[in-house]
Amino acid sequence: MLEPLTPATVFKCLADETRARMTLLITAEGELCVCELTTALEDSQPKISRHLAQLRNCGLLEDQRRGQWVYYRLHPQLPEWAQQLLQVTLQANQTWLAANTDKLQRMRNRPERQSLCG
Amino acid sequence: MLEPLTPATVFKCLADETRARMTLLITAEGELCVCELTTALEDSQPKISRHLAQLRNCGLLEDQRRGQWVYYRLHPQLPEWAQQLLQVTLQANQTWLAANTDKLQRMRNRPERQSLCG
DNA sequence: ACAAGATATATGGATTTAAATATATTCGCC
DNA sequence: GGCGAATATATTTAAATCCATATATCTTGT
Repeated sequence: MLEPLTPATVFKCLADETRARMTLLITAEGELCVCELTTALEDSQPKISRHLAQLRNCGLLEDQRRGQWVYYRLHPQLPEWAQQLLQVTLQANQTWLAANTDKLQRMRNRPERQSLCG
Repeated sequence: MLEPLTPATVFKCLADETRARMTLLITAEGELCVCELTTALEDSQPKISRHLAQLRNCGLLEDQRRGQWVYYRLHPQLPEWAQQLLQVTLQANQTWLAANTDKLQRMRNRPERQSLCG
């Protein structure tokens, strides 16, 4: 989290189709690993990784390695207003995200995980 | 409004400090003319105009000429979620905008207007 | 009513700066 | 060694900025 999380910073982070889709997908799903995002967005792994790094550096996302997989979720210290912003955007744009959520659902060999309880 | 108002489009529009500040100021004030924005942001008139044009072309703002002045306000057909997004961001970032609202308040020879009733 | 000057805003074109993408390579864990 | 993920570098593409100029409106004087 290099610069403070001003409105302009947050908007810049989300001002790219790949990053906007990924962040909203993660907002919807709680957490996703890189391979799931790569599948859901049908994009190259390096491209997905680079955009994830940007979202992580901004302070929007947090990563966590579990075995071979790295999971991304919204940063726990993400300010309330930014969370609301994502929720509002997500709720109103489900159809825009539909193609991605579909691919995620249809994905084979999706890494398992126990439900998030803390 | 060339392309549809997707999340990525909206975020792109706001992904610049000048445009973010202007849009939030307008959200707060209802409407502002170019000279007021130029004063509030202490930026060159061409720069302000450029960014306003971009916000207008995206469909975020609408302009209206009244005499010598051109007033900008949120576009009346702006989707509900985008309005909420701006409101949430505005409420939580008043201090970030404070320098601009101050300069606006202290501005001399500010064009008069009757209150917005319809 | 008309020309001249002043103020407000928009745009054109050139330049600089930053961001996105692709390919290849490296790192980390099983 | 094999798979998932991150990074390096080079290249392309797009966006921001500056300065000059154009348009539109209002005002004043005749």
